[in-house]
Amino acid sequence: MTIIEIPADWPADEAEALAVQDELRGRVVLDEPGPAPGTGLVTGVDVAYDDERDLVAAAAVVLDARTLTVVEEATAVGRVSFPYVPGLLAFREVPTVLAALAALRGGPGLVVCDGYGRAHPRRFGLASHLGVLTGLPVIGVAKNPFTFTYEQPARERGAAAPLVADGEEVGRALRTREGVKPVFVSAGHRVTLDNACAHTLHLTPRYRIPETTRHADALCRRALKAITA
DNA sequence: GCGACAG
DNA sequence: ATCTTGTCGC
Repeated sequence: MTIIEIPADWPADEAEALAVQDELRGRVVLDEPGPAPGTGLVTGVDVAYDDERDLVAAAAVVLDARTLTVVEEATAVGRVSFPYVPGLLAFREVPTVLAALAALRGGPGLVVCDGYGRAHPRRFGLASHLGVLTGLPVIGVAKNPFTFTYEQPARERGAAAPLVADGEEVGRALRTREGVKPVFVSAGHRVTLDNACAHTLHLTPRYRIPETTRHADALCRRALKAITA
């Protein structure tokens, strides 16, 4: 397998990355409802790292949104393109994730990624970044609250509490399993927050984490081991 | 100035 | 993210 190279024009430091976010943030579209939850295709994307060898493996797994069965899978391996800096996560994964999505034979439909979209220090997290670059509808489902503080949602599945920034509800702490820690949902691009939450609930009939990310997580780890070994 | 901080 | 055994619980 070929190793994806870091784009020549990729940001070299934090200042350049901030400038890129500042330029791209204006292209985010959040007034489209997005695909109807439970229909069409849903694609999960995730990455695994090998800091020792400076490698990152990305996976894109397409599911039938109605049955949640796997329709197609694709992977890509690249060089780590940026250090981990809270708020600049996208610069670390985007090149390789784009390659994995491009390796898909069919369209991805809605893309679900780890991390945040609109709920971000500068309102431009990974999900929004990926959306603007691909033009696809994207949502972000994170496992941790990042810098946000939130009220505990009611105990039942489906309960939610707002993630607020500057008086705006930028995301939601959504309980996908009764009595279990919530996940943190935000719209990335061309999807509404309400729909992002509805999609998340459709994708979690059994576990806290969406089936899409569970599949993508397992696949990128396998892909990384395959080349490491 | 220090701490916290998606993955 | 990643390093890691056993262990509690359904």
